[in-house]
Amino acid sequence: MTLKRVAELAGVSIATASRVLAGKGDAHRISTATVTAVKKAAERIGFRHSHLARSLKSGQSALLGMVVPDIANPFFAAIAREVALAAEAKGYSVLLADSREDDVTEQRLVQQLRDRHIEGLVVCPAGLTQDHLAAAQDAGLPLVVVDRGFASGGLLTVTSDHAQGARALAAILLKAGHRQIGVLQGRPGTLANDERVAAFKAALGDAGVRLPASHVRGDAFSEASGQAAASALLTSQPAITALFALSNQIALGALRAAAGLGRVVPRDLSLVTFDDLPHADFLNPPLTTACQDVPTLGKHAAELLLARIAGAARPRTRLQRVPVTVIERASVAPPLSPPVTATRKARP
Amino acid sequence: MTLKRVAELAGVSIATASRVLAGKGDAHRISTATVTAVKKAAERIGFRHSHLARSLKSGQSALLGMVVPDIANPFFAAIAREVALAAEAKGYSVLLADSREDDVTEQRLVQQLRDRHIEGLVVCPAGLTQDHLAAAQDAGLPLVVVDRGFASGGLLTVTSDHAQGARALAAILLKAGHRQIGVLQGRPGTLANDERVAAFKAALGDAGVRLPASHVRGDAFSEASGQAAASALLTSQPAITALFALSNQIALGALRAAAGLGRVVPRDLSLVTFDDLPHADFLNPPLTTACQDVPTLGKHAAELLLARIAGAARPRTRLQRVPVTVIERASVAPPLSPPVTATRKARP
DNA sequence: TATGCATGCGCAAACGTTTGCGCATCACCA
DNA sequence: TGGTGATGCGCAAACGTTTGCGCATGCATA
Repeated sequence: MTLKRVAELAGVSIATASRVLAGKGDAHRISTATVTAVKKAAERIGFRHSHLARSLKSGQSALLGMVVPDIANPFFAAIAREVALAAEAKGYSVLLADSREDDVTEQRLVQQLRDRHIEGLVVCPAGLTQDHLAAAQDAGLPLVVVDRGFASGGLLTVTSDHAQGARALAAILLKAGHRQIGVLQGRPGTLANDERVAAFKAALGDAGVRLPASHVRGDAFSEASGQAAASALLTSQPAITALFALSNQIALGALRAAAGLGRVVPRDLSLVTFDDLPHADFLNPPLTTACQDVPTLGKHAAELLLARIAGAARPRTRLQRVPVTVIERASVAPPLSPPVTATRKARP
Repeated sequence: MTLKRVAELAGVSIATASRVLAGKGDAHRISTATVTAVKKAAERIGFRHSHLARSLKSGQSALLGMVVPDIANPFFAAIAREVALAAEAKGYSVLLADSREDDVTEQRLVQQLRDRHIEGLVVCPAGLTQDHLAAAQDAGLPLVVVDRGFASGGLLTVTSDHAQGARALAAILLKAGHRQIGVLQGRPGTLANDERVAAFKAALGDAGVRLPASHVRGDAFSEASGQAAASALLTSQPAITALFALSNQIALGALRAAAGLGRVVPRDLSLVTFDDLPHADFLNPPLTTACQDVPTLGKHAAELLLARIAGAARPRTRLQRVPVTVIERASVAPPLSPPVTATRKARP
């Protein structure tokens, strides 16, 4: 199954076989007879190029790296899908790595991928550190970060228009009459989190509604964090009538917390969130959400990366924004007045 | 960044540098002084082995292939996650490919992965053909198929205990009093589909309830197929009081169809399904389901594959079963009697 | 002074390609 | 007959490793 065997079978040199199979027969004035002989020989033994040897020689691996915090999360899975599809269309294969939301693991994985001679990398960073990514980029590796990005630094990033979504959600809550509003945030320090919180706060501020720091809770984009934060917030600040959950996972956690506290959404508590769930319309209650365009996010990132690999210049704008779509469902209602007091469950 | 440079810097031969960096210093009686010199040199220029060259020489790529019909589907994503994690733990990387539920694409992808010298492959087949997989296995490629498998043939398969789940779901419907039951199947010919349908039918039969062929509809594990099948079935057989959807996607389609026909679940129509949705308990209605243990499915497959690569013998049983857990929720109620007539929507 | 045996390391082939350069062969023209 | 220009193809190096074999050197033993 090597070129050598093909060459022997066709009675030509390895060089000739290589050129024929690379379709460079004409350019090298190989006779038609030889060309067909080689092709026939290759066909006969089912010859397939060794990608390994080819890569070693050419320096091009036709490999893309992709690292996500959790591939089982439909959000990242959807991004991975677009990357895989785009890659395959251009003859690339993709190496998938799951960082388990851990910075250190991510660094290791990135290094591992670089050792594999990937030609480009798309990454959804798990943490707040971008040094390993900057280093990779400085070393000449085309790289684009998706979704979670960094406020500063030079990393090319495609992410949603968080501010737009947050402002729209704020407007919805304000319009419904809410004035005591809580925020269940994700991981502070991440671009997505900070932009959403800032824009939300600003939008409230514009309407003369304050968002005290004590009304912002949570520390991760996870269901557990959402539940804990919502529980704590609703218990300590029972006057709160509406919650902004920064992700679908967080929203689910909030739903559980609300259920635990005996508050019915949306009657006793309004809830808006970022990120759509696959079948949010069948959720109970259906959530009003700023829905990110995940496929576009992934597609855009993949295309950007492929273009850079192909030699395209860096786009002018470091942060590429993808619009979000706000979908109003049934999780927002006017606040009860006077605000209900949270029913506390006494533990026996 | 090559061994050569390290060797030059340390003033030794490439061979010595290679042996030191491979940790074979002792075995080859390299002096401590040389060892440290080499290590220092490697450190200094940040040397990293070229996986490419190493693979070419050794014939081991430390690469696993994985092909799924749709990585954006949480089900496959969860499997992919386990494979990625298990692979990484053993120093393997995984090449991800998405077949878009297309047989032909899958064949191409498998070939592509083989060209990359993968050492093992886990695949969720998209279609009914297993020739390309059998060929790969015959060529000596360790291979395990997950979830969707084949009733015959020699492919090592890890899949759920479909029959167990289907029987349990049948029992639930029967116990609730249903006698007119419809089945929304997935892709006929696939192991999962056929086993579920057969076991379900058998369980009904044991209770003296017939399942005529006309009550079995659908042709794919997709929401679209589910909706179309449910719509057709409920329209043509309005006496049906309960539906068995063969997957979560199909169930969602059924929900939409029921909504379109004005039938309320579970009052006017009971629904049970296979596969859990990530947050099925917040679904409206919460679905009674035979929940597959997806992580175990993936983990088991990955471990089996890795073991085979490491030289372990084929397990005795070709079809490895993972138990399913039946979760009763609120989508099943006793049938209305007399059975409601489906409200038909006249299209203007 | 030979012989033997550790000790410490290097030579070079091999993995399967790609590719720059050059060498035959032949027809044709002067 | 000698020169010229196509035409058709092969040699061998290179990509970065790993590894079997063998070669020095030094020291102890006979």
